[in-house]
Amino acid sequence: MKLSTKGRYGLKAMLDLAVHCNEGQIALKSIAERQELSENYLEQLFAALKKAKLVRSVRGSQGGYSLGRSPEKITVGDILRTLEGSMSPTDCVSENCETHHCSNSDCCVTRNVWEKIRDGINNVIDNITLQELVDDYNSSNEALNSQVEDVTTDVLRQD
Amino acid sequence: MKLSTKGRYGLKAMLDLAVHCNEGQIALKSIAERQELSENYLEQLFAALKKAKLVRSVRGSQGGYSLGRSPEKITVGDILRTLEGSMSPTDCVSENCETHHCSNSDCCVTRNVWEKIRDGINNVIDNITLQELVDDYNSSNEALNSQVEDVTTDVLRQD
DNA sequence: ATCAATTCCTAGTAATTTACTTGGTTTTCA
DNA sequence: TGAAAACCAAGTAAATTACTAGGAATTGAT
Repeated sequence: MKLSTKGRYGLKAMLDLAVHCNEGQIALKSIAERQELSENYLEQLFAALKKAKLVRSVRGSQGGYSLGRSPEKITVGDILRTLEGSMSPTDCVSENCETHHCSNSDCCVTRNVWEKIRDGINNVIDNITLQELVDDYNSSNEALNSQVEDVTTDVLRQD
Repeated sequence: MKLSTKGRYGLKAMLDLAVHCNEGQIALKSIAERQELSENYLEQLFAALKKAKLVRSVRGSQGGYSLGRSPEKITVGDILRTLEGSMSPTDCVSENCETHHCSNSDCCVTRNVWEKIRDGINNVIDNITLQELVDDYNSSNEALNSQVEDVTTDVLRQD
């Protein structure tokens, strides 16, 4: 039960976009370079993200992508569901699947388990916003920078 | 992010075994028939379950499988992890993977998300025992039977 | 002693999915 | 006018999935 690269790359790319798109739009190429991902492959992911209105695009030179709405209003669940399809562990408890009732009891019992797993996953991914990830990024970057400063200070201190 | 048939069939089969193995061992063939699964395929799953000591086997005629320990001591997590491997959404937060630290902040931020999803899943599957599923099965079967009785009574009442 | 039922074991395989790449076309700013 | 970008469709190698096939070893029943 693994996420595919769509979900993994997609979340990384969306975080990168959220961190960098304060001023205007940014080109896929720069996301691809920073995140070391294939630009062509990202195109496909962004086509889906655009369709889901999670990103907006501007064509032509100096064009690029920006977030479709403010990062507080985009959840990890929005992104993963767009790229991976339903995050349910089985098709029979997917959102799009009309609740079909099965005749034998074993089925219902295990179905119940799949529903609980589904709810467990959704409860996590629908309650983390892109804004929170941006905040995490910024604070961990701060920590990293002050570490670098420390080291620099140490080095300077040596002479 | 879907379970494979290994996990799905495996849990169904283990529930079937738990429900039926009160007296002695039961043959894979009967599980396969009741659950409408390929016997040969189930063999492969049971090889793994046996290795994990979740089932015991008796060879030869009249042989079959029984639970490796009491159903209160077998969790859904035990079964799924045996058949599916780690239930983590990415390899980088799997149990077997030594916590490798990545240099760039984006990685750590998304890694954090994967960890939360992993914990959400584990929290569900490690807290459901096979015994609970057996209980669910029995009570839903009771309900089903009393429904059948009701219908029978209704039919009888009509003359 | 034999036979049927069972577990156990290895290998093969068709279909599907994944993770891309290739090679364009269209749009727009400088 | 040209470069940089989004947009689009199709192809593809590798891996994975969900089995099947075919047997060997073991054991209880007759």
